[in-house]
Amino acid sequence: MPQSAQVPLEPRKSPVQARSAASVDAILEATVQVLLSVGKERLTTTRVARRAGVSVGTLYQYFPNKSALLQGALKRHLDRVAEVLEAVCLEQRGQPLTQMVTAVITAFLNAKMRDAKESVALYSVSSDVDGVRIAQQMGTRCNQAMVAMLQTAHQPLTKDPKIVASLLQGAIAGVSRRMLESGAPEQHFDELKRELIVLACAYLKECSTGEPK
Amino acid sequence: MPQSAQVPLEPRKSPVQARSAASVDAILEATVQVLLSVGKERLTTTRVARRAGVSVGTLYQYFPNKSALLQGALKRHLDRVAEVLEAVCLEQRGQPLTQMVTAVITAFLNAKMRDAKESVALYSVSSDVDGVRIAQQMGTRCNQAMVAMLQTAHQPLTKDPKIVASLLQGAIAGVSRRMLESGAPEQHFDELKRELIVLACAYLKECSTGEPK
DNA sequence: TGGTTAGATGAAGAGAGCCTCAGGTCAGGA
DNA sequence: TCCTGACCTGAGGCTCTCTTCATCTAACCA
Repeated sequence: MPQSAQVPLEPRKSPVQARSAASVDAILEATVQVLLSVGKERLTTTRVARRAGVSVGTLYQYFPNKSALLQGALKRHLDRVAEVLEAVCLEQRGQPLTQMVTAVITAFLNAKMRDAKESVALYSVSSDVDGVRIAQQMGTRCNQAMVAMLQTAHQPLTKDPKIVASLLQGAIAGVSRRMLESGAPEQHFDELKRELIVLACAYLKECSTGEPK
Repeated sequence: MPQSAQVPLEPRKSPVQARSAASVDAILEATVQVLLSVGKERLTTTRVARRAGVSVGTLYQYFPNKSALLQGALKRHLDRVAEVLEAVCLEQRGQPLTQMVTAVITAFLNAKMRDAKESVALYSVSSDVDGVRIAQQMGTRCNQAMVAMLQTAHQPLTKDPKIVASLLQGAIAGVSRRMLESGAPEQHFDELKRELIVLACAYLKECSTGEPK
């Protein structure tokens, strides 16, 4: 097993004045930009700092090392996605299963597509040792939101909702990734979205009695 | 866009004597081992060579650079998986849709689980610029095999088989990855496999008339 | 206005890993 | 047996990037 370095991941200091908060944000934004323009292999802290319009020293005041920087960017992205998903799961409680997944899939794909490039750029980070951990946390978080939602449906599920949600998440994530990495997401977007909904609905039909309880 | 370095990827020399062929194999094997034991970040060519029982110089006789080494390992792994899948798709021609996907999913998961660790280790490589390209080629290759198989089914599909196969691939890959990266694949293996089959069958039912043609 | 702290700077130290190459060893043919 | 070419070796040059820290500037407060 890869040894997780276990370096401190939190910012060294928390922003007190407004300008420093702006720096942190600019740095994270620049990280994504650099990731996009030169790829993860050639991303250097100096390059990120320059792009953010600050010096390396400033960067190191808020991120203890390069790894934390990348993790920060990944975390921010996944946090946003998770928030969108949790909101949808909350507002869809009590709705029919079909509508639930339609809303979830639509929201997820829209969120991913809004900054499609960012998503693609961060896939490379999510495969690192610590990236996997972060991605998993988000997976768990989304799983809980979905389970909570599924349990409020009028049609009772015939299986463990955790498993059902897991399958749906895996399928949605897998298909989205395939599309995003294909290079021309926009062209197949609508078609894939429609099919993904069909797939999810078909599965849920299989997992529920179909009768309102 | 990340600039692909476009360095030569092919081995510098092809093995002539038996011992050198053994070296190449040992090196690729060692690459996976090192990936597993220390992670991609701390993988060095020297470490790989030592683990393979050869010197760095030897390694560089067959791989022009580190990147080619990683790509070689990824390619070998995906090639194996693709071969398994192509074989199954061939032998399932003419069978009912349900049996087709059951066989495909079973074969895929077995192949992935046989060397689960290798699969997990290589996920980090498949996110690199060139790794994505290799993974996509395999995706296309599998897509063709699946489309060819689906078209021989007695129940006609109501949709473009390419799309249907894409969805199935995405779902299968996504769910497998989720399981493999979860850390404890064995425990949920059977359950997830069963559900994945249910999901795939439900989708296919939706995509076909259900009537033999 | 002056003192104090937060924040910013960037040259340079330190270290690490990629890859080369000059010189060795081994296998098979003559 | 000896020769030729395939194959192997590994110390070290070279380059690159991470990270530090002494120093400077800006903001806030009394």
